[in-house]
Amino acid sequence: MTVGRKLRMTNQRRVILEELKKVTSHPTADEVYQMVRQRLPHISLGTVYRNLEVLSQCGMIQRLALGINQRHFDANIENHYHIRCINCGRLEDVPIEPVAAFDNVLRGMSDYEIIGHRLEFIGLCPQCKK
Amino acid sequence: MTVGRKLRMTNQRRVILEELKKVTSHPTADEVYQMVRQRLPHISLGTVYRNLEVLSQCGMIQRLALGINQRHFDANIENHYHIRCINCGRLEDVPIEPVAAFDNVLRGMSDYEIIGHRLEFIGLCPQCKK
DNA sequence: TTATATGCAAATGATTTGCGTAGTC
DNA sequence: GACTACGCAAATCATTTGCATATAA
Repeated sequence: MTVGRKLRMTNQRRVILEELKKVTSHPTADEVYQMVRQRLPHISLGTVYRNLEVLSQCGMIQRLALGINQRHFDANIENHYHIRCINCGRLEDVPIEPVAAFDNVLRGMSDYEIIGHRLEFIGLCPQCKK
Repeated sequence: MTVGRKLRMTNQRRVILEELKKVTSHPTADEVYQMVRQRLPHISLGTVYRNLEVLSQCGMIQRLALGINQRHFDANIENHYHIRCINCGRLEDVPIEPVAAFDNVLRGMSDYEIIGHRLEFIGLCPQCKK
């Protein structure tokens, strides 16, 4: 839907990119808005959203947590891995045993108390492969 | 905040749990609502949300995609792993090299076209450890 | 010049919450 | 009987979108 569009480097877009490059945290759209607003007090939140979208679509930044903002529930309380279709959002189990040893790799390297991990593959489901 | 509450097994709660156990898909709250509504036509969406919350808090089901419904953005477009604080939601990088070989494990085991994976550790950040 | 981008405000979609009543223990 | 849960509707929070105007190329 945004394919083949000619992008312009506006002041707002440049500043958003610059500010995002300054930090190693992973700000939310609203946090980016707060950062950018110090340099461009009249920028709107909508512009920030639109630019974050455009910039991640052309690969200049990445959007974490995928495009999905609906939560999914599972009666299977065993830890298990999932695969999500990047096109339709379908979420399925993956027949790979969770590797508990990962957690230990991180223990001792991090100040966090490690509780576990989630591994999610990203791909195209059979239907969306075309 | 929901600690020490006495839970009651209401009809609605039982049906929600039963329906969720019937499927191996990972329905959203609204999908659970549609499923349950066939047996309990007068149940409200709010009740479904409340019960999914309660059931996942006491470990009878799990909530995927964590409790976070805000997207995060990152100017670092290299694939890298993250750790999220389960208490405050903080999201940070993890100093572990991504293991591209994972993707190959799944190739050939799955009908999906594998594009990549995301690994997110879950833990308690230094501040929240207490 | 002209299509893309902006600012603003309203719309949307998911989830949460307040409140008065119903049902479980 | 006391306290948890329910149904309903309104509220909230993040995100998206319509529209008239501004601006990069």
